[in-house]
Amino acid sequence: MIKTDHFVGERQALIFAQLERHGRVLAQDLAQTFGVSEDTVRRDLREMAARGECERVYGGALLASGKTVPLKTRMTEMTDRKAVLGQAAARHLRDGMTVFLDAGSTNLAIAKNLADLKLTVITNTPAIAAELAGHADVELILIGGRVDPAVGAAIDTTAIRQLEQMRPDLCIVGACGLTVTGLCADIYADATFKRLACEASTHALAAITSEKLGTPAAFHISPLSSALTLVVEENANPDVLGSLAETGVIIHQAGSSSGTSLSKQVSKDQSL
Amino acid sequence: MIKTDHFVGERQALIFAQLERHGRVLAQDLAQTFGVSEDTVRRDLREMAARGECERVYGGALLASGKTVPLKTRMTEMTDRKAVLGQAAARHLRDGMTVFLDAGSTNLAIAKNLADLKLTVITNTPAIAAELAGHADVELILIGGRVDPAVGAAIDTTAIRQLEQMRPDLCIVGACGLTVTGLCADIYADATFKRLACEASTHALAAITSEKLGTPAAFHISPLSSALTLVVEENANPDVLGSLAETGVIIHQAGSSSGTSLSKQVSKDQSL
DNA sequence: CGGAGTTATGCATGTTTATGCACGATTTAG
DNA sequence: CTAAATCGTGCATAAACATGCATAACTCCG
Repeated sequence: MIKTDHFVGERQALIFAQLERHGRVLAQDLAQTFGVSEDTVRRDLREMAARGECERVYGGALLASGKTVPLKTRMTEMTDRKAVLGQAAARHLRDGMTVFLDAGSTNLAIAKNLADLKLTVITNTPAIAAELAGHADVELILIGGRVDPAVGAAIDTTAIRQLEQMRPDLCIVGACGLTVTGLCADIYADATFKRLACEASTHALAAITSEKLGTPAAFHISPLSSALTLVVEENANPDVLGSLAETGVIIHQAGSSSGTSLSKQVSKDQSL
Repeated sequence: MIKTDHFVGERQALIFAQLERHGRVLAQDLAQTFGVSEDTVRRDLREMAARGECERVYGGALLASGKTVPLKTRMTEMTDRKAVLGQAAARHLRDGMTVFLDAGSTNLAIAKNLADLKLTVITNTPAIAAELAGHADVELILIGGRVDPAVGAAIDTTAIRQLEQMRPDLCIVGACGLTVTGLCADIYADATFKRLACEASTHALAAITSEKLGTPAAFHISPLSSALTLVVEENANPDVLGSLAETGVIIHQAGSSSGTSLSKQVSKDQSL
């Protein structure tokens, strides 16, 4: 019986770590995660509550009131423009999604702002993969091939062949330019790869800094359509946005409100 | 009674080394590893705990709370040592070579010390790929697949299939342990991948920190032979080196004269 | 060489701990 | 108010544990 995957204390430490990150835990999830019965998890939570590490609630437990540290830390870190854009883009992700993360510094910012989403992330970009490799909640799929030095990602035929085996829910595509004719990139092979990635995905999303807005680039990636969502900065030119909107593309301006979703039960949120 | 494979203090030192590396040990594993009863292991752990070297828990022991983040702390602590090792390993590279760089923090150090060599580097490790992506002289080939979170690299069947298409001149393999029976690793799938990588390559090289020297790990990678070069630290145990040398493996001790790695004898010629 | 003392180890014993299961009580949702 | 989910408690069991004892190997000393 007894498969000591974790010592008791270790398990409780991991539970606490998850509490710190998510603010709450579900007994059922924990039982499944650690491969033990819910009884055992409840016992852990009871002990931790007695120690003052958490507050028990029906269905699981909440982080003991006294520290919303992770939220603060996150906010202070978000001073960069790209980080804001990344945070906005991350709002379009949901637990369980499979996402292709294309090359690009903006997409790297998105990767850094995934917070605690449970995602399957596919990427052809070493820098992004390295960023996500330590992420506990992310199932990471690496696309191989020769790394194009100019792009910093694998975009050759090997990469394309591997990409063709995937059907992501969302393609977060990097772009060097955006006009009413569509997304575009500076390098031919890169544009080709991005186009294929978009076509393989159910939906596409591009985070566009204001410099790129309305700026053309040499090679076409994809036209604007209702299958594409643009995430733009708060200071984006309204005129350009207006003409883009006529194409049917979905535009999400960072800083404006957006759909929120909190899942599951556990009515008591610590949103005090 | 029977043969004394290890003296008591020796065994406890090895246990401590394993604690330093993994942060935790299982009584059962240790008993099996050293070929002694669990009672003996428990006695060891009890003594070590009394000495303050570890903290006993049900099922085994944890590293005494002195450094709870073995991964990050170790990275910063050992950076210098690994850099030296990395430079020594880099001496075995020549312009034009095709090298497979396996996962592991030591190999990451090697990647950082490639200097200006014109190489083709194949890797399955995002962190290493990210390090080399900006390197102008390096042709970088990424091996794709699911990134195993424990290993931090792609080692699944997709990765293996891609690896099989390559014939590197040199496989720089990471290892968790090294004894006279050969290189070994802690994770089965990882060991399998490493073995295949070695077999695909003309020659193999492993940079071994002194903690790993003579330390076993659960899964075998490859035996010692003349097709394998070991790069070890300056303070490596001469006795262990001596017994290793008898297998015909090539040993290069960092800090000693040069890359002239002569097989059969590893003298302790640190007299320089 | 040989016997006494020491040490390391394994085995047998009884104890403690961790965990899952059963069952009744409690809470939540509709 | 009812049904379903979750909870707490007591119990059973197996693993891990400490202890005492016996034995083998090694050391010391005459």
